[in-house]
Amino acid sequence: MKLSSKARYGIFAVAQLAKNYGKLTSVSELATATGVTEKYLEQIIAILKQNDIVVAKRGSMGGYELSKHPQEITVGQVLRPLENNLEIVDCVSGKCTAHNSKCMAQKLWCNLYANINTYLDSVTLQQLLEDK
Amino acid sequence: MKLSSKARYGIFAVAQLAKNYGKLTSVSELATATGVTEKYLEQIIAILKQNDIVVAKRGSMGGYELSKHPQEITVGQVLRPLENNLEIVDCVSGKCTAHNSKCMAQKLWCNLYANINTYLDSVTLQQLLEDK
DNA sequence: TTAATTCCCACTTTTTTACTAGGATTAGTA
DNA sequence: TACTAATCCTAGTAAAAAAGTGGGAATTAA
Repeated sequence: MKLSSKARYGIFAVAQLAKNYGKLTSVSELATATGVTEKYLEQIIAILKQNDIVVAKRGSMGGYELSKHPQEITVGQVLRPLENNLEIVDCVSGKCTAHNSKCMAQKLWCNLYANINTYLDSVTLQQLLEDK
Repeated sequence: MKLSSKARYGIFAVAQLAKNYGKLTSVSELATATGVTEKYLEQIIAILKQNDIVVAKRGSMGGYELSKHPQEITVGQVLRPLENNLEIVDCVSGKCTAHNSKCMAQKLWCNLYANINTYLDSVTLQQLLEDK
């Protein structure tokens, strides 16, 4: 049940991008701001880009930017692509419908899953900055 | 954020013990009921014993039993010892007070942690059986 | 053309998880 | 007392996942 470093660093990164919203931020800037290596951050932010959380501008003077206003992006949206869709057990995929005997605590895991997602989707990046 | 098999199997085991509440159940019975090997279950249940979730009777005709009525044991109580206190990040230990700059999403993780624990402590083993 | 940047992908190392194994100890029963 | 069924204790191993490194191609502003 521990969050991966990918997920934690990912939150650091988007928090920084939220601060800089409106400007492009390069990976090297993110790296110095967060203390994570550039190479590792690159991989993390690539995932965020694939999932339309951030947009990139290539080439010199390029960088990354949030695809939407920090108020319109939730922590859950950021974490899911970085953390295997936040699935806590294998059998709870998406719909929470499967119901076999091997998976007897099904309902428990489904509810927990829903709980976690609901909370994480209730927090926007904007709030993350303000709450600090 | 995935639950370990130890935690999952632990829940299987206590669910079985809850069904059998009042009688002793041996590890070999638990093993056949849950499909987990005896040796692995032994280790899991040893942790539960250390944490006073179950009590053991040694020797022939021995076995395990829940230390309390299934209504008085929560899923959270079972999971915490099996899942590193359910801590989702290292810096959120117990009280949720530390607040340094490296850990900027502190409050987020604390709230998530509290959320998870509150839910899991709201479900008793009794309910787990009934909900099935 | 150069420098700063994203992009792509393969690889390695470290850590954790999951499980196996052997045998000591305890207690009921014949 | 001997046997047997059980818990208890601890070390080891194999597999999987996480975490991080590294090299270099493609893109773009100046």
